[in-house]
Amino acid sequence: MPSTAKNTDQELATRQVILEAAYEEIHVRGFQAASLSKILANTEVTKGALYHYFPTKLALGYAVVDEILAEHIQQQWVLPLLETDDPITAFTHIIMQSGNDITEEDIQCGCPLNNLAQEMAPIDEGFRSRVEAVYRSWRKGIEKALLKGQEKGFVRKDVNVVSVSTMIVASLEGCMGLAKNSQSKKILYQCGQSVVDYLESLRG
Amino acid sequence: MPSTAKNTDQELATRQVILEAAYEEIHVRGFQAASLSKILANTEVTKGALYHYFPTKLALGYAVVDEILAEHIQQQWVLPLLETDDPITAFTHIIMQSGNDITEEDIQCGCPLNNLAQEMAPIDEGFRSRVEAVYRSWRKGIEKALLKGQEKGFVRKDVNVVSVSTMIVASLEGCMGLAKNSQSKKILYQCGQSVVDYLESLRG
DNA sequence: TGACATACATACCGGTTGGTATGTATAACA
DNA sequence: TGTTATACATACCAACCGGTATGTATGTCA
Repeated sequence: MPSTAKNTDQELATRQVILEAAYEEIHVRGFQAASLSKILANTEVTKGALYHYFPTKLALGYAVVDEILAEHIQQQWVLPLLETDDPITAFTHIIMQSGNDITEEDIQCGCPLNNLAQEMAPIDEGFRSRVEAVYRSWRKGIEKALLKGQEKGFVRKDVNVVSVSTMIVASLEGCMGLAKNSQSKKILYQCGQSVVDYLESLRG
Repeated sequence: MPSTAKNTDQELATRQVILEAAYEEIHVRGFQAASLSKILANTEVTKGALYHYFPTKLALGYAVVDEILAEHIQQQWVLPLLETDDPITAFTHIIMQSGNDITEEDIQCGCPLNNLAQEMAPIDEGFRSRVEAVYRSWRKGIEKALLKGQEKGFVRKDVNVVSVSTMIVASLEGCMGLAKNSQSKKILYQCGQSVVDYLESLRG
């Protein structure tokens, strides 16, 4: 990306349009199958503009992870947890809220973070490390919330917060993955309920 | 596939060579990024032979699911469960055995079934339904084993075997997915231990 | 032995891809 | 006002893809 002291609103807006169109195309098709031509066809932007802001397709993909996915996970799954002393109740709320908000299309496309992890981790280290950073901050956020919950007496003291945080993220991603292939909200709810039950079993 | 009354060993062998090379390439690259030329380059087989046995790339992919993945899940994850009255102990053995057998390469490539589910479900119904069939038989196998376990008194009677079976598959796939992106056996074990703990919580 | 189907092998093709070379309109600045 | 950098736009390209057309060696059967 070229950077001058003054980036006007218009310039940043163009970059953002490209980024969000790329995010959506990657969400549906995956990174490798996402075609730059199709991304551009969904916008009013041309290839010249794209390569002005992003040197390669790979750089565009990295920016989607760093700027869109990281932000999304933080906003939806981490910050709400850190605002309370009772992480289990808060987590249950987040899960049920997400279940209400989610559309059939979202289910069909799955979790964009998990999609990129499964597709790109074995073949591109840049993607892998960026996705890993997002996962790590997600897990660290849960750990922090669980620890605070233990201090305040809302979570059992014998719970290993590190293992459990990993397990929670794994089962959420696993749920979304199964629901995606089933194209079924029912499976998502069924599985989400089991995660909620699991969380309840940690209550102190 | 052309079918005559007599398929010689050699003919079936050629088909099998193609199928297994395709499986491996798809395991690493994903289906869409798997190149037929590269698959063939890993064998002594030519494109003529490939298109003799499989009409399209898609048909080859379907055959990988139907003939390799379905068989693998059944052998490794279902049949051992059905040979015992105590599914929780059996499941724990399977998980720990899989953890021992798995190589770093396997971790990097992830679960081939989950890979195809996440990549292809949104864009090809043929893949989706075939993968779904494998998942369904997997879940049904666990359900059956849990029910038997309830009858014999090894599993709590209040356990909803349908929800729990889905949750087990989801967390196993989620574990593998996280470990794949971390490229870390440690994460796999950590997460697998949490699944084992979860299973223990169901004991009657 | 001749006719035919099978089981490949080789050469080639149109379409799509990521990427680039070149042109241009506009704003900043000296 | 002239110069220069930015922010695009357009046209084009080599590489690779899945798929096909054609050729051939071999085994089966009447």
